[in-house]
Amino acid sequence: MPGNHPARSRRTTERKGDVRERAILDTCEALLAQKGYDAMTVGDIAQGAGITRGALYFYFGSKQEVVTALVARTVEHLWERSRATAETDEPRQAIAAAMRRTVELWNEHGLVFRTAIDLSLTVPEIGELWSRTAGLFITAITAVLERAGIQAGTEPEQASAMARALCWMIERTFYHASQESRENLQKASSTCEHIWLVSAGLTA
Amino acid sequence: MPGNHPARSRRTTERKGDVRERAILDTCEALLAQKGYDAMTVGDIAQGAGITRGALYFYFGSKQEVVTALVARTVEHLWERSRATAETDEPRQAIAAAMRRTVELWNEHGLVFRTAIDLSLTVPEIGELWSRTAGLFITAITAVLERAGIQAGTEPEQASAMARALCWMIERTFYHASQESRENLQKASSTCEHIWLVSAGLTA
DNA sequence: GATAAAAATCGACATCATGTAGAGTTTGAG
DNA sequence: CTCAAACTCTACATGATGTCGATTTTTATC
Repeated sequence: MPGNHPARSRRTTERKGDVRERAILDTCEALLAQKGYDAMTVGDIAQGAGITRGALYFYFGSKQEVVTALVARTVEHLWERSRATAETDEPRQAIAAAMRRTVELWNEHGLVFRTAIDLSLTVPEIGELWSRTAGLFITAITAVLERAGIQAGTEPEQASAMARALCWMIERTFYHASQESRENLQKASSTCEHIWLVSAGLTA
Repeated sequence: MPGNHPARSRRTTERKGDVRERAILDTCEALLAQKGYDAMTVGDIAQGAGITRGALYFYFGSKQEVVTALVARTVEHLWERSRATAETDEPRQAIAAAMRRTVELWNEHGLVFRTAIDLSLTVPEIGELWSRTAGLFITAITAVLERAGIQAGTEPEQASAMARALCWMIERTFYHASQESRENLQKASSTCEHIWLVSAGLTA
């Protein structure tokens, strides 16, 4: 390992607590799938992570904070992926690519997305996180619509408002479909893509 | 009072309990607006209705049952209104009428609709209620699309699947807009109507 | 209007999850 | 080795839920 100065960051790190923290989040995700948010108790999470309730409160101040951290972790992953995506100029390709990416994301993280949506109202931090995420999508959809010739602007029949409605359509459709099966998610995606295309005036 | 046979139904009725039950539901609705579902406690509801917790449990088995009853009451009203609606043959008119009616419903009952949606996942009865309501909408939208010339069927680009996606678009868009203001709800409605029209191939 | 059954109400209790506090143990840098 | 920070635990306080049995009020009927 030549020239391997740990410098200042990247120390011996990986404190024991970091492992625990990850274990807590992982357990939380698993339990969310098994019993759902309400049924899942702080004791359950602690037990699953191999510690006691008291120890868990050292890491997180409440059940809500745990879930918020889980959502943050997942959503951050989504943001990175979004940034890394190459933009296409041709609207039809851009739409197809976006839908493909969205299906992947929901296949991987559907559970966390759904709980994020469910808790958006009651947990402000999660609401903020999800709202920001939706904002990214809306911006992206708006851009595609404009490039396809839809008039820019925020009036009801202009790009921005349409993008918002399309975003909610996709969110909700995926929310339901991802609860059922991958096939349904794929089909739902096709339907959404079709409506998006038609709305952009790109009828084949 | 000549010939006034109360017959069998329509008795002296209106038991005291019926009044209380309504008071409980009304209080619940008010509290839902004030503090939201989580913050609202069974004690709060009882107090608002002028009884003690113990008495409330004579009427409803749990907080969830109270809210379920509230949702049922509201949704039943919606169903009646739907049945009573005259059907139009001309798709454009049918769409405009449907959106107008939907705006009215959300203006009146937006709060209850939103809580119904929020609790659909955790309270199965409410989920069932809301899912049936969505079903009505989807059926209606499907009919309009088919009359407008969209191919019938459940494949991704056929009427049934499109109707489902459009229904979720409207639900989610109204969910958000109804939290903001009547103006926004009206604008959101215009946008949804436009996308619906375009999807039906009825571009002006 | 007296009366008995049904309807409605109450206060006390048991339970359970949450979050807090403080004491004790492990870990790692110097 | 030693001390401080990181970590963990048990015990406790709180607050909401839901249950129970006793008691009072309504209501239908004679």
